[in-house]
Amino acid sequence: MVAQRQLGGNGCIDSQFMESPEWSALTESEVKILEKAVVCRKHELGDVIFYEGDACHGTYFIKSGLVGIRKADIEGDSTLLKIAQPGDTLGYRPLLAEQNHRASAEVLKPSHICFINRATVRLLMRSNPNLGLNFLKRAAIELGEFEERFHESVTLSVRARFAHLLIALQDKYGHAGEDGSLVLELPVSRADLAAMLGVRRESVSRVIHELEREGLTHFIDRSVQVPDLDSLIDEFTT
Amino acid sequence: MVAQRQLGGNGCIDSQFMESPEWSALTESEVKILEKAVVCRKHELGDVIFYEGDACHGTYFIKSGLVGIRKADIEGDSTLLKIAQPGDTLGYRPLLAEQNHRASAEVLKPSHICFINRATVRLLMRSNPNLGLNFLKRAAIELGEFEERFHESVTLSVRARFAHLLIALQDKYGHAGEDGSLVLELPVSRADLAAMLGVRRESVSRVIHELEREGLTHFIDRSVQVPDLDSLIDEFTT
DNA sequence: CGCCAGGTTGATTTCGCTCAAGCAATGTGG
DNA sequence: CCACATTGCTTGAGCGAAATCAACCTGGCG
Repeated sequence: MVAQRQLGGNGCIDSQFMESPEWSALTESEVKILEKAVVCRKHELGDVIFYEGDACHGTYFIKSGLVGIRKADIEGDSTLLKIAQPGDTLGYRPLLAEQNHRASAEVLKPSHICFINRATVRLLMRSNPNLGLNFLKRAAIELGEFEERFHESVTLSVRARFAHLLIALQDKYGHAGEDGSLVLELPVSRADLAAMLGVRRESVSRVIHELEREGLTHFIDRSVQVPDLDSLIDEFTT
Repeated sequence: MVAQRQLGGNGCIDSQFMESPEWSALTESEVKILEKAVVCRKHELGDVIFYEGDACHGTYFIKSGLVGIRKADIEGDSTLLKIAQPGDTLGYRPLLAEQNHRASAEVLKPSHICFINRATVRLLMRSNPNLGLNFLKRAAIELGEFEERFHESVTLSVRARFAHLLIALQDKYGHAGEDGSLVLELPVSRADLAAMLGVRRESVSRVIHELEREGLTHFIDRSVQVPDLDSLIDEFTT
């Protein structure tokens, strides 16, 4: 791992951190405890923050960049469980479940990441129940998302799931184009889009080709123009 | 819904309840609050406790019986997300995520179920942080299970997933047979086994037929004898 | 320049689905 | 007590979506 070490504290616990849905619960005195414990680093593309099977030593707050959470199978293929963005906290699940990591975290874009060790997280959770409740809500929402995702993976076609993925990426990576139509800036490669759906890269290629031919989308590298959002939504609601 | 109304309190909050991993956190005074609010009922096979899309009014503690959590698609096929047993608490996820129910709960075996309304759950969570932490751990564990299940559904064959399902059911429904080999008493029909994997009943039939032919399992109605556990485990680890 | 990573396209195969029939056990009403 | 639904499950034939295998294109870079 090529990572540049930095001192703890020094401004990491800033407004971005305090505005995150989980850590916003902290009081000033708790922030002081946290500032002593936190360790921040810069990570380059390709760095691995933790591996599947590793013991969980704490949580990681992403200040900037992009991190992919992957699960590999025996043949070396991997599925991309989620992509974590600035403001997200990583690794809280195994910490709270008292398990080892069950997926690995790999840097997709150069990132600035703050590590909070397990003892400190536990300490803060004990001192401030709201912190726990915030993580509880987060876990409950993510659990719902994975129940949904499991259900989709066994009931919908690749085409429908791809359409749904595009719609889901809209919130975080979409903006209005010049003519008012939706434009997405995909954060990942085709291979990783495939890994998010749990399908082969070739299948994604073919689906994109289909959607292009039918005029439902307009792909240029990693940016997608969607002329008519509704017809894309129809793909997985009918 | 054919359900027989009973009074609250009256012994529902017994040792079984207090030994559950979540509610064991409660103090005596909190139990008294709970006893006033809880409403217990008997439910017959086929009763529906709540439907997908319903607002979540509270949680359900299962004292006896068996309840299936289902998610239906447009064509009317359903997947079985989980089967809830005595000691399990149902519906905590949508309550904590502040969402509507995203699956329905259907009684698989005549059940005795205690309802705890939302306001009471919230009250207890605020007064006792450990209750929240217990649910947090539960949610974190379930989240891990669904991440795993999603990954499996897109990487493994029906055969491998079925083998894994049998192994997973071992904990709760397995016991040693006369000759020491493992015997499972499946709690659900073939159709529901299929729904747990998200495949057709026919596919399950065929896989069972295969496993029988190869001597890996011996099915008699809902009981399965497994002569060699390891060779079954090999099915999804290689 | 050659090489490699990321992506596309085509030919072929395969796994699981669809559709359809059939069977055994259980129930039900005339 | 028999005719006949109904439920749960199995089996077979054919089909189709996605995987696999393989070639090839493009642009960036040492």
